[in-house]
Amino acid sequence: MVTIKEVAHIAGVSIATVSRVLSNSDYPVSQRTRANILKVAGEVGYSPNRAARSLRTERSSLIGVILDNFSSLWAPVIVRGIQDVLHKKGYLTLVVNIPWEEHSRADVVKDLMGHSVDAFVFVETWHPVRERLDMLNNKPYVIVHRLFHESDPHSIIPDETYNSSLVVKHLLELGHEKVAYIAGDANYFSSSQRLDAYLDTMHAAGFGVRDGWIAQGEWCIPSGYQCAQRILASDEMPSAIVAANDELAYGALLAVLDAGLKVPDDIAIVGYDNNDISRISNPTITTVSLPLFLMGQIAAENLLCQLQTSDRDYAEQLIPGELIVRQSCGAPEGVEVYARDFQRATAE
Amino acid sequence: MVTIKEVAHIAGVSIATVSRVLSNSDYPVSQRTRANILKVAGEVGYSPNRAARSLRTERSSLIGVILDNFSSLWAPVIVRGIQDVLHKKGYLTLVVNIPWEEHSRADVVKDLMGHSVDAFVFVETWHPVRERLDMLNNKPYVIVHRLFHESDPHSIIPDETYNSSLVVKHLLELGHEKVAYIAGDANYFSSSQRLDAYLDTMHAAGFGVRDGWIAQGEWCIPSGYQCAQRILASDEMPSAIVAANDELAYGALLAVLDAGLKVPDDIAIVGYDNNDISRISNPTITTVSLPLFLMGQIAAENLLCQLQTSDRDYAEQLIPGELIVRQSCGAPEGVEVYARDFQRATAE
DNA sequence: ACCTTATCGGAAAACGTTTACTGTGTCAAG
DNA sequence: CTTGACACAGTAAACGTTTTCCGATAAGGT
Repeated sequence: MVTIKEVAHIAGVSIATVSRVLSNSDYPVSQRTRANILKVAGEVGYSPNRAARSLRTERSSLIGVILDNFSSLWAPVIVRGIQDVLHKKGYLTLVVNIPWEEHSRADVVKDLMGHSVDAFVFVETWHPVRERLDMLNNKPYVIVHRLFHESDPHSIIPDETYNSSLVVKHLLELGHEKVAYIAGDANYFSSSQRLDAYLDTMHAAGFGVRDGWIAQGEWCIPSGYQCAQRILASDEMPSAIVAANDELAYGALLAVLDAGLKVPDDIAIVGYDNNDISRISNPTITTVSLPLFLMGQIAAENLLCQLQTSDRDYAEQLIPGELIVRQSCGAPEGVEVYARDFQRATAE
Repeated sequence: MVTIKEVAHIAGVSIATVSRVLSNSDYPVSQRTRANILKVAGEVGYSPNRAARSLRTERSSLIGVILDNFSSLWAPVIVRGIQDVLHKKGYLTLVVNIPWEEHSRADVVKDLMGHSVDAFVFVETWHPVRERLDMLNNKPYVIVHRLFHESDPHSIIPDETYNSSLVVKHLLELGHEKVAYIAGDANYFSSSQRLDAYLDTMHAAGFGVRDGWIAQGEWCIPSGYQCAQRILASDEMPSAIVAANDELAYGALLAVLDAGLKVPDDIAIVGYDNNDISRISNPTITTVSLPLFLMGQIAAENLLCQLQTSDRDYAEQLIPGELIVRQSCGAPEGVEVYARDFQRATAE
């Protein structure tokens, strides 16, 4: 590897000058020497030794990204959003996946500190423990998470309330008045947030909600199936079912079809998450897409901001989602071209 | 940050001794001092400065992972496999996603070289260009990829031929003799590999293949739909369709259902990839799962091996997949519990 | 002519490690 | 006893940067 020393030698200047030019400091260097150094550096293919630089400056151009569950559908998208912004600014990311159960969670932060990362991003389904946050000794950090239960000024989270009201309002606009709800796992704060948003929106519109119309589910397809069956068995059949996520919605869809009913003609169904399921099911399911990529980008921007200003006071940010209109509730469809129709259209 | 100096001071020894103990070199250090140093280091929470170490040793404990398309379903799984092995050995990964079109691909390698990564993993859909491989100046590297068209000794790739014959044999065992095939995009080497494997397996079993039974598709659902329609229109109807991937299989499934036929009763369908689609469709689709996590692990092991022995000669490795038996071809199902049945079972 | 100021460049210290080299002291073989 | 070998610990150089401090030159104001 070619060092700064060689560049200095060839250019006939001291290493100090080379450093000043190449790390574009604002130290005054004449145009001539600057141009010459740049030329030489380019010719010999000089690339600064990051370790040495890091040792000296205590900055590494490395950002630690700590994940809870890299296998989830969201995480990789968020990470790409983060990287999209950071790479352009010359930062690289150290992505570490630590399952929630593992004891070594604190060690990971320590490890990353050893690599002297400049900042941290936590992408987690649960709120990062205080203990770990304390180990950061004032380095910038941001938390991107879906299912928080404790507010933190450095958080970037989806606006569950807004999103949930989005789908309910959509149904109301389509003329539905009897809307049932399948809730997610009660342990999750987001479950109650979404449920509350549903209730509030219904009440605000002046519609009541029957007891039999609310079923407590568990985020998965089988649970959606069971919950829908219970709802279908209630005294008064609803005309629409809101599911707390797409898995539940898909389960509900299967139950409704198995009951000999038609979707959306007899019962409309909406989901939440914009999973692949909702895109592929038959009929496709209207849902809410979370702007995960954007959330990653915002997290990164936020971090860059903190890195520049050394101002660590950031307000929690709620990010709104977007309604994805598909076939499952009979509305005229959105811009997206759906697999099934597309096939039929092009197959002619 | 607490440095080696402080540890040495507190333990009452020289920094050399501390270094020897903490970087567990095989230099002789008495049990007493060793234990003492370890104790002190633990108490003060010492964690070595990687930049300094890296500067001195020219090793960084960092592995560069270069991705083609992080958004794909495979990439994150492979990455997790890689990390699973590497993290345990104290390595961290620098994951960089560079879309194929971008001009800065070569820069990425240079960038990572600047961070003095110890080795490279390329996770790519296309073969990494020679040019980039040359920039590695003899650092260990491994290529994990799906769709190669040029052999490389450092490659870890799925055994397309074996996998493809797996599904065909499965159908033959179930008594099918008239088996049609929907191929993937002809640009991909894997398309022809899979197609050839199908043809070979059929011929080896003594069964002929009609012209109308082979359709050239394009990896996506609509294409599967069209291809299946063409196959259904052939003079002699096949009793089974092999699709080159799950998207095509799903498209074919929809076409067959739309034609008023039953799956698997009238026509059996198999896919390839074990996508979410095949798990969720109705009926669920028998397919081949690629051991992506394992491939990542193998890649990492391979790398560790190279790092230790400085032996850079590694043979290309073909990794066999696994048949996932589901509903779409009428066989008794495998161990997996399928969403739909599970719902029915637990819904009682 | 002299002083002040701005502009530019260099010398050298420092960052925290690892490691080659240089002792010590102990112990066994001669 | 001497000699060599061995086990252990310390000294100091080196890795490639950045940056503080200082000096030199030139320009401008009196």
